[in-house]
Amino acid sequence: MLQVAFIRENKEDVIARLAKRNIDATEMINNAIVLDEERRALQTKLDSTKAESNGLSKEIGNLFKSGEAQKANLLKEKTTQLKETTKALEQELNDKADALKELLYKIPNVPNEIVPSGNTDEDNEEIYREGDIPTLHKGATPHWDLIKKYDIVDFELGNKITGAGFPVYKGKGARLQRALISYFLDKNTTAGYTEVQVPHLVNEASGYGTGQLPDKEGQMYHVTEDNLYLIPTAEVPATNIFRNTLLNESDLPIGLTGYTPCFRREAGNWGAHVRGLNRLHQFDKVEILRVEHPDKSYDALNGMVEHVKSILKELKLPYRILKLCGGDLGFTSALTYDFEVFSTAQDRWLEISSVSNFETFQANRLKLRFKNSDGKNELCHTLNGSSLALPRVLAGILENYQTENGIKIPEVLVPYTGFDMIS
RNA sequence: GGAGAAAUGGCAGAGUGGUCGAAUGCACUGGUCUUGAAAACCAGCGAGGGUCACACCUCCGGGGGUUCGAAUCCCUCUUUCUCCGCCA
Repeated sequence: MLQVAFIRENKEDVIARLAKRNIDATEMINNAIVLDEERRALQTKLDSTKAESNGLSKEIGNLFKSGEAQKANLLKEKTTQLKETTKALEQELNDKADALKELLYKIPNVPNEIVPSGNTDEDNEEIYREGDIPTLHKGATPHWDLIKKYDIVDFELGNKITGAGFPVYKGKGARLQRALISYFLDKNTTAGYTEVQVPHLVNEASGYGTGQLPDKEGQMYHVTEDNLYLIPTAEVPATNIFRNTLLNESDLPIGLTGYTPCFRREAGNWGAHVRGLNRLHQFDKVEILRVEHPDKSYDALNGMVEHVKSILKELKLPYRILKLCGGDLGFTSALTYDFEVFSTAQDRWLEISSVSNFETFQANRLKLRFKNSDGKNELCHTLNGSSLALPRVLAGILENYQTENGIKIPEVLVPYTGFDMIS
């Protein structure tokens, strides 16, 4: 959520930068400013009314104390009128504040200056590419055939137990999955991230805190009985660790990493290109998250990008990095880099990581602040990224490491799997 | 699930109808001292709104009520702790 004061002071700039998302925010921004002005006017009016009755109450107290009960009773009558005025103003003020908040919830984050304009993922800007695309042997196949051939992931079973998009990993498939999780967590903790295990269900306040609610309500599984949501990413519980928190400047930066399953309804997203492990309702992901001083968040973002690069380099997977264009940028993000691994047998790129700086957008909703050197409370910047999303890494490994004799295991993973070949 | 207790500033913890935005300690900031640091001492120090700045308003878990006046009394919800029951 953007801060009203920021909108008020940077109106033209905010509109101009939101235009990169291909939205004309002029009306929303103007409305927000007007609502805020009206809200403040009401507040002032209410304040002075209350000041008046506070003064009277004090006077009444003094009169009673000095035994002038009659005078006091006279003043009491005066307060009745004020009470009514107060009540009416309070109601008006609440309505106004709610309307403003509702509007602010609808305004996405302001893209960073360097975000390219564009409409769809086709307009994203490739900024980096690394790794050789392997020449596959004759008869090489996409991963959905490979998992069947080697019996390591079973969609039929998942169908039986739950439904489409909930696969069962078996044998070496399950072991490889676990190896990847351990390897990622080890890489992240070595890089200074503190490992956390967080709840897989979150309450409504947490959903609002990171921006999944009210915007992306339909994307999460909702347990209505208890009004809890299954997490679509560890970002939600992990970031909400810091909801309503005031940090010391010396506490920054904070880096966390955590593994969780992720649940996504993907309503309306089911169609082409979702074969095999490409898109699931439940998948595993290791996440990294940072809380940063505003001056350092973009350095931190670059650091996260370098970190993810180092993992992919070790896995020896061909990948590229995209800077997302305005049209493809997530609601809460100011700048996002997507990592895509090349799925050789499918001849297409698969997104495996998304690294974003949210600046103060989440922190404002979360009330995540730090006491700066002037003693003032200032909003932190939050960032997060995947390191990495499991199924597509798995798909990438299966397809790129396939040989006629089976699937080779990337060298760095062998200590974790205990085997170097799936055959 | 049953019985009881509790929820106060960044943290800990006093405060039971007006003079309480709230004692005290820790943390934090500035200063004295020191070559420097630590310790000690002195001073400052909750948050949000509002204002050019003051004034002023709000906030003692959430919501509602009583009262001229509520951290304090009442109702309700939530959470935590203790004891009992159940249980991975």
